[in-house]
Amino acid sequence: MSATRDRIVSAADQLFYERGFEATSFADVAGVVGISRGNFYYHFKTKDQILDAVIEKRIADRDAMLDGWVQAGQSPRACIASFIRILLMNNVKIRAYGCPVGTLFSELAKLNHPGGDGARALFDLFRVWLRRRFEDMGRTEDADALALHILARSQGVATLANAYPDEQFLESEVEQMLAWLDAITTQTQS
Amino acid sequence: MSATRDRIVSAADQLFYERGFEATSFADVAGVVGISRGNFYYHFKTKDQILDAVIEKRIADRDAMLDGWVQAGQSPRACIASFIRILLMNNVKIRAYGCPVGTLFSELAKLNHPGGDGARALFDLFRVWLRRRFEDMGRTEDADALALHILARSQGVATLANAYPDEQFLESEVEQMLAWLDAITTQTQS
DNA sequence: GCTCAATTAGGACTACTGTCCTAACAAATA
DNA sequence: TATTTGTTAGGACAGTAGTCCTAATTGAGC
Repeated sequence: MSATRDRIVSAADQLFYERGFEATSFADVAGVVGISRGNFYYHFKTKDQILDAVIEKRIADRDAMLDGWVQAGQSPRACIASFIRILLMNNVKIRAYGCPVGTLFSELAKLNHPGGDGARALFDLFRVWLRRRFEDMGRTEDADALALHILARSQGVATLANAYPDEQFLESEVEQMLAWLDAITTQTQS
Repeated sequence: MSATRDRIVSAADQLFYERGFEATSFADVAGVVGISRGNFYYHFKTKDQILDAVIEKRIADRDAMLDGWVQAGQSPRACIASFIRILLMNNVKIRAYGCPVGTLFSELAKLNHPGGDGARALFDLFRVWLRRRFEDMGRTEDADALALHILARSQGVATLANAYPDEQFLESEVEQMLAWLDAITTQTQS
């Protein structure tokens, strides 16, 4: 694993997020990294290969974050709350560029790009992780539906926050999602 | 207003929705309409002008639909319910291509494209219309927040429905949104 | 039938993209 | 030192994009 390769993936990750996949060219990434296009080709034969590497990195990053919360001994409810609060944690970038997962998926879906499956895998990562937390809370029957529900809520909030970069809106919606989580919890425990 | 121009705008509207703005070329639209690129240039000097025309058309279409519900004498609550049910009405296309408003906005936002303001105007159309309905329901204080809330919910459901083309998920989420609307209504009336 | 304006067709042009090739450079081994 | 392997640089290549120009065609009004 060369250091140059990692720098390429990191730069591509950021540019794909800020400008989109198709709008980012080989030259753009090479320019940011400070290498020639020829060197670029040595590490990645095609643009799709960079996309695959970027998606792989995003999955690994998110996976580490999610598992970190579980390993830290947080309760299932606290884990889900941490997930919801990602919106606040990344509020500046989300308001500027939207959700890294959702916007990438939407773009690749429209392009009918094979990498779209990888982007869906990113959704799956969150979906399955959330489902497990709900199951641990005792919601075994509707765990998957609940997982999809807050995934959808998060996506919508990210999109609207991008359209209306109003921090108050984002905070208000996060509070409502946390209140929803509370309601779900007491409903389960009673 | 030539008929050719209208055909161009309609074809571009559809292609921008299905493939995205940047991924759709002059030649693509001209091919669908069945005219030459030269003729194309006669009606639109730049690609941005087509985008403006498409956004204008989308705004006009949605505006007519929303006003139609109001003119039909539907109650504010029924109007909002009709808005929510758009997701069901267009469920096939939404699962295939996402939300026409949200996906266009996301793409233009990433491209830093001037047309992004027009796409935001599309959001504004729904936002202001929804706000009015909530005001008519008596929720004068939080009408705008409520409008943004179900806009966000709709966006999220559309995005997830695109990622997971499961009709049941879409129907379930619409039901929950209608239930939320009921809760809001009784809360107001009590 | 003539004229003039609106419309259409076809192609030229530049810029840029992803891809690919070849030569140079670096460093480590024998 | 000689060789080899991994890495980098720079440019060539074909394809496509948006843009623009010019000539042909159409059709209505006099």
